[in-house]
Amino acid sequence: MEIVQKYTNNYHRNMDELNTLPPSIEPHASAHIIEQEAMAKQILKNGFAYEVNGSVYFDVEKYSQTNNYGKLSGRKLEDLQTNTRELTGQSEKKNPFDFALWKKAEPEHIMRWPSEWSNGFPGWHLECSVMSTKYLGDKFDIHGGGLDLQFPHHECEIAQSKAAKGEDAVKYWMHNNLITIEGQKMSKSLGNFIKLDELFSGKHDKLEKAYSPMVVRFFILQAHYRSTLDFSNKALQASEKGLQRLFNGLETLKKLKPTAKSSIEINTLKEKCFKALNDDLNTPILIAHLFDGIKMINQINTDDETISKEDLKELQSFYKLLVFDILGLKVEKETAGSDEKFEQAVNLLLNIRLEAKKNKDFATSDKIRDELNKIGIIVKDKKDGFEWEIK
RNA sequence: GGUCGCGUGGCCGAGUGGCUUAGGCAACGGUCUGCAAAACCGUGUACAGCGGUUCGAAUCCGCUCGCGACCUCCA
Repeated sequence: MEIVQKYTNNYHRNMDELNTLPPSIEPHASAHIIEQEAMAKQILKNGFAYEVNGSVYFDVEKYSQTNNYGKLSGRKLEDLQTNTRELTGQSEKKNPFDFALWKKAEPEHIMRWPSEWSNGFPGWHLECSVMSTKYLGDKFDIHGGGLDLQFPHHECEIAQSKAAKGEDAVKYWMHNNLITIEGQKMSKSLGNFIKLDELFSGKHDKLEKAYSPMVVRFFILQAHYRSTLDFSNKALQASEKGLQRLFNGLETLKKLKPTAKSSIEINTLKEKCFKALNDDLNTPILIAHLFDGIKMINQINTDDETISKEDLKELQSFYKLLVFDILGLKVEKETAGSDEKFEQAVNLLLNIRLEAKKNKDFATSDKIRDELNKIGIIVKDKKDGFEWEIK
């Protein structure tokens, strides 16, 4: 239990760092043994399962006579039949593709609960069917998961629900694809496995530097969820710069000065963005449109375009909605930046630099800028002053 | 071996019959700047290969090559 808790806590912290909304309920399979037993019983009663030696198996062949097993993953029963390998040792199952609803525990098995069939444990697939319908209702809209779970896990969930309750529990299945690294899949055996903590700290042989959680989030959003995403230092650094550009644009958006009329059209932009979201959550397209808008914002800033007061307000709330609320990005500022005294000190230095510049003492002004740069403070000259930010 | 999917410019990554210069990063030229940075303007490079369908294909079909996921009762 202690080990489980350790990894659970770690996972929660990582999700929080990535600015992922916490789930309302995080049920545990081991806390729903009774419900799982009940569902197995129901399936048995409906004639889609059979008991052998204290174990209960789902009868896929029987189920297939009236249902389409394999409809989610596009598999056919005949293919499964011919391609399932023979397992060593005797099998109690009628068919290799049958799966366990309740499994009798071997003596060495730690997890075990009493049931009318044996001391044992529920089959893997049952927990998801049971817990999802318990908390979301007999019919719910979206069931997510990684592509690797599509078969057999989700296929079996569908079969179980149908066999127990006569209808599908899930309306839409959404499967996200997997991440590859430098063209290869991430796996322990290849030694190219990177944990989130390592990514955030940069402490990994494969990493050239640390990548902040928001960079990672933005990186992932730049690919469609159904595509594989290739992970590399180059790609992450490109995302880092891109995100910076996006956030710089948002800073500019805050300070834009409206004029009487708009030379730009913001409704078209809005429509395009929502269209992308409605098209199977196409976040890369959405982000491309957002960048088009950023360009627009920068052009307004350099007086190449104009924006009215109403449009500006509209645009500001639109970007807030899209970037922060929908894409779930957030500005990661080092706490030092918000320290008032620190801020005053930097401003003081830069004012001295400004004076040096006026006196054409560029040696001094460059020195201040370069030294600040070294500490990680980026100075940007403006027409009538300066701006700075912490890298 | 079987099933399914993928292969897009230097990199990442959208697009699925004709006109998206997708977008980001990188590169090059320019504007601005004392010089930078940022920003803006402009430029190039592309659809794995071969064949087919079509007036027209990155997009449809076939084959070949390369890569991946699943097919392991591990949740």
